[in-house]
Amino acid sequence: MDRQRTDKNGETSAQGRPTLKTLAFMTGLGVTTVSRALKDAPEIGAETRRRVQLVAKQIGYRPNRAGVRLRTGRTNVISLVLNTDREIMSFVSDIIYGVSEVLAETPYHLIVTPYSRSQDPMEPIRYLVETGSADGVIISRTQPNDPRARYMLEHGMPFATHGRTDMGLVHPYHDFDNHVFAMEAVRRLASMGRHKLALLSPPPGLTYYGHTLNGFADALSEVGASEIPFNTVSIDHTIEQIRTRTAQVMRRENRPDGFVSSAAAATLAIVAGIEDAGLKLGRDVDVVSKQSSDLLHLFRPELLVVNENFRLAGSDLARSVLGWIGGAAPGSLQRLVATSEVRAFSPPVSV
Amino acid sequence: MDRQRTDKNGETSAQGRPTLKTLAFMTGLGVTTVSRALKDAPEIGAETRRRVQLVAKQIGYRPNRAGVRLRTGRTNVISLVLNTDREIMSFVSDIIYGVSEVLAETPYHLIVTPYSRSQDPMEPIRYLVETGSADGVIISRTQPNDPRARYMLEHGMPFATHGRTDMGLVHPYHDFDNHVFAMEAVRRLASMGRHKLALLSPPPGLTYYGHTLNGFADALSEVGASEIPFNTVSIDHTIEQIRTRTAQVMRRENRPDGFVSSAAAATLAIVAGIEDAGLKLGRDVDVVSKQSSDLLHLFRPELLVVNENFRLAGSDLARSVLGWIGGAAPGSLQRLVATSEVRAFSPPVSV
DNA sequence: TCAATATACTGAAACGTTACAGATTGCCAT
DNA sequence: ATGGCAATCTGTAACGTTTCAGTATATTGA
Repeated sequence: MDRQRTDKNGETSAQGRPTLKTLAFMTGLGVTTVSRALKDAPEIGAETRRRVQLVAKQIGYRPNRAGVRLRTGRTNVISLVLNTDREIMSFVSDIIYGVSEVLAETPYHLIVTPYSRSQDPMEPIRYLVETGSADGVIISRTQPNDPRARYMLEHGMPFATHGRTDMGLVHPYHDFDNHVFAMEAVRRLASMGRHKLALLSPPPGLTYYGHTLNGFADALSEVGASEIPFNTVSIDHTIEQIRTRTAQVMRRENRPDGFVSSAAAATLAIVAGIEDAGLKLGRDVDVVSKQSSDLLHLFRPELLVVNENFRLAGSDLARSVLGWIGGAAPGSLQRLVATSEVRAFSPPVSV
Repeated sequence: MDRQRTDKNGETSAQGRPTLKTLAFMTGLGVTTVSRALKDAPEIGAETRRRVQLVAKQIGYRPNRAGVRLRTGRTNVISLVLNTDREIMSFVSDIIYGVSEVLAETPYHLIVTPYSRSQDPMEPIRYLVETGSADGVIISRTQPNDPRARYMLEHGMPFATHGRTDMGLVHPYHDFDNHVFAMEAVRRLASMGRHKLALLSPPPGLTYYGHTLNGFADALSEVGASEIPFNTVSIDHTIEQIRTRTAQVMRRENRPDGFVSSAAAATLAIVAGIEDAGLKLGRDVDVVSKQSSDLLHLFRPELLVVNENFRLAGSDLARSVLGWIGGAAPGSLQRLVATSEVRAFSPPVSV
């Protein structure tokens, strides 16, 4: 009764997307020829090529991803591997936006592969490599000796890291120069007469923890300032933990007169702790903080800030992975972004 | 010279993941039997079924996604469609985390499909539907008459919206009750003696703009307060725009003594504007704001807050889409979350 | 003129999966 | 014995793509 599609796609095929077979039928060519014509293969006549491409555009042909993937193993997917409970908020969306921005111009899709606190960070990586679910991977929370990077290198999976490793292995990365950040922060505080400084560091274990610590220490000795230990908390701790810890240290006799903070949210907690102790920002103590969006100056104009652009990081990481997939040398896809200068609040123009 | 793989997978297959063929060879069964055994088909003997599943687990068999997708059309992908330049930061990451949390327990992958200001919001939707790149879609920035929802409904693509529509069409959604939020906010301000209120609304066009406005208006008349127009800005405007606009209105003779703000970042700008005008929060004016993380009280303890849980929204939306894909009635997958009460700052326990 | 060669195209096979339409076996009722 | 039937299992084809190994046809060199 039902005489829908008489031949195997091509002629009638009332519904469904066009395939190579459809194009082959329409142009009167073979499927093989169409396939090659679409990718500008040299052994296809110039006119045929143009004709095929024209028809393809006309009817809106899009290669079937599953077909390509099954045949070639290429997935046209980049995976962003994220810790679902530790990553700081704005951080993540900015990176995603940056990555998306780059991938939008390509056939690549972005998949987000999460892992939670309870899991081994290696698990998602192993999954991606073993199942071949992505052509490239972006990871963050990079460690000096990062088993994920080593594993992917061993298994030939292109990737890029947010932050450097320190294993003598070469791979693409994007990193913010936290050494310089910490140095500039200390110098600035010193120039304001602050010489007893505390550092709210990144979580120990991550590569940029070391960079930050070293920069902090180097600048301390350079300007002749001293450190007030504040290493029982890091920016991975909760707002409450940082706040109470700050209040404690500010109530001590030998309290810091300056803070360097590696994250904006943590800075809110530091300031709250300072004020809990009855002290005043700008008078008793100054704070230099990194931030990823311009909100800290709204919070307290006395804060000193350094901006880190995560959206840039995202697009950079995406470009690096694509570059590696495309055959570029991984060593040529490394970027260390310079720290912008420490900024004080400048009041809005029209008041 | 090179005698790597003697037969077509199965026996030797030195490298590569196991496939159904591998399993078939190992168990001595046919590929078809193995396939059915793995999905608990009734026409497979109980013992065979157990045996196949055991071997599959042993060698870590994972179905090839491309194979399944090509054959069945099922992609095992959920797409989250995001505006890349308008969405507020923390918002997005929380939703992604919530979605991930749910999808992690399933074979589904999460792909992020971006669109930017310059593009038609319909474009990514059309792409997803036409190319069949996802089994389900999650959208935000929902409008009362939302062409995306209508289109997906027409084309049989399961989806869930963050926020409701108002077209008489039934589909899954997750929404925060912004009507109640606005009412409670106004009531709270009124109870503090604030009777000249301004509303920083969501962007006009989105459904919850209307909900918020109505709630605001309803409560105004209930408590006998009046509105100070503040509708030249919305939470989609920049921090600077909101700030200067707030400062302007606060300098007028008939200035508001209370604000209701639909977003935390915008609230920072409102407070800054208030202070630019030389006025003081808690004395001259009070502000009730929504927030998605507990940061506003650090900013100014005088602020009154209502929490909206975007992570919950994400997991709820994911569950809804999966439910629809799984055959549940879309009408049964709608959730309106109650507004939690307006909270004032309560100082930390140990000081 | 004939073979050699380049040019432009093509069919068949394969990637891994599932659906369809059998095939084989044993068992029971007749 | 024979047909019928349920219980298990199996081969083939197809999804859309690319690659391999060709096949025609025209062009060249001697």
